[in-house]
Amino acid sequence: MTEQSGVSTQQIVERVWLSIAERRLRPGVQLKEGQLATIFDVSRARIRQALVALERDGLVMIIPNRGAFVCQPSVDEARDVFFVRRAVERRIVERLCQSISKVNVARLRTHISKERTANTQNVTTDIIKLSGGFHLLLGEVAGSDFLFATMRDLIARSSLITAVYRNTNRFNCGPDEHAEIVEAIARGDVSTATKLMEHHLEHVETELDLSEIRDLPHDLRSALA
Amino acid sequence: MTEQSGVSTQQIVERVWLSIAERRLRPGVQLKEGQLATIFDVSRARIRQALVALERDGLVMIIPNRGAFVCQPSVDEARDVFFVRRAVERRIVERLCQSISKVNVARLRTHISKERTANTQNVTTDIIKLSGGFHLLLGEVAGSDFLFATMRDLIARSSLITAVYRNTNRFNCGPDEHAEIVEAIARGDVSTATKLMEHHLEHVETELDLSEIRDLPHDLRSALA
DNA sequence: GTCTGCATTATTGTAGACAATAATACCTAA
DNA sequence: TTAGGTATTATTGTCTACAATAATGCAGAC
Repeated sequence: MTEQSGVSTQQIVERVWLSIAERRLRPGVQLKEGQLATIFDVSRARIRQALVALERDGLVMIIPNRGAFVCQPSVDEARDVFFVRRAVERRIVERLCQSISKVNVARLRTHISKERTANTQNVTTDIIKLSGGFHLLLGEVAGSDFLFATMRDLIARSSLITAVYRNTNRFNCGPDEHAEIVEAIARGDVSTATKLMEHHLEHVETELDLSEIRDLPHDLRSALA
Repeated sequence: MTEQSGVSTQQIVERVWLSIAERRLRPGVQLKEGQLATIFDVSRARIRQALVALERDGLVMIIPNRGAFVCQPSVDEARDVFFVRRAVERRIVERLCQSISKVNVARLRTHISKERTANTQNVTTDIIKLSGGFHLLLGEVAGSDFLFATMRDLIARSSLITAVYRNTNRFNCGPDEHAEIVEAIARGDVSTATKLMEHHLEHVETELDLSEIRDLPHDLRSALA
């Protein structure tokens, strides 16, 4: 390493990811390699790696010979993300009800308490990270690395969707609903836990503005609206 | 392009993917960049891209400063892949029962006929591609690009798992079970269709040798066994 | 005879330079 | 004045060379 640059690929990914989730980077804007390389003071090669990783998470879209752009997920895609989440997370909850260790229950409860403090202190960055982190943790304690990776992918896409389509000021996915789910799991109450999870995800989805009208704009129309 | 090399990144991915699915590349073997660059007569840069893509599909594992290795999915991961598949594909079938166009039913039937001919002619390459392709097609006709991408990911991982853990000579995922599912969907028979799909996936999974004993070997132990 | 430390070799990681492509501005002609 | 074509600019794609790291082999000491 000739230069021993300060930021790793992972750090670049995190920074961009957060900027998108916080709506500082709007969908459709181009992420130019040279620009990013200057900002982060690294070579373009590393930026390219970061962009590929971001594409993998569904946050940016790479068009050959054109460049990388922040994704504008369509309404259909947004719906399908939640479609898959309902399918998967329901079964995760099911599995956890059947067998969860006390240690993991404690981990979930600890996480929720963190969510609560972040909410009361109103730290946007933490709220975003932790609310998604709860579902991520569910995947982590429920199974293998693959399940965790799957959840990671789904959460990343959900974050983008939330950033694009949310119409309220408050971030959804509050800690109270999470707490209910955890307690149902701790009791081993399968039917309640699964119902709560499905309702929770439906709740999150319905809070978004997924009216079909917003499906048209891809880059130009949104500017003209 | 100074050299205008003959093979694209995508082609490299396909070739490696097939080699893994056909068990010509065994789990654990290292895919050295220089070696592959020589074989495909392209620069290492392009090989790196291909390897990143293969990692994204869960077929190879990239260890920093070490290299890329063909994945040896653990038994737990294998189980979770089918866990997610059961969750997602059940709901896909559900959705298709509620609304599927005649055109798409025809596409599914056409695909199955292709599967049958490949099976009678016993062309291994085609059998592998088509049997996975059926599930892929289900994802395609059921929803958005995201759903298709999700299924693509799951099928790729399943292929590797099948390659690693199958103990019979025959490839599972036969066209007969597929046909039954399609006909149930065409009738709009939700309960039958979903049951068939769940049984089909369970069937595929149970045909594998997922006994816990094989969970230990990661590279060395398997050689000593 | 075996273990530890060092030198060598091989492989990956990174950067920088160059080529190709797409977008833009400008100029000319109708 | 506008349409079309051309030249320029900017951005991405690729390759090659070099640096850093990990693995390997070898030698020497205990």
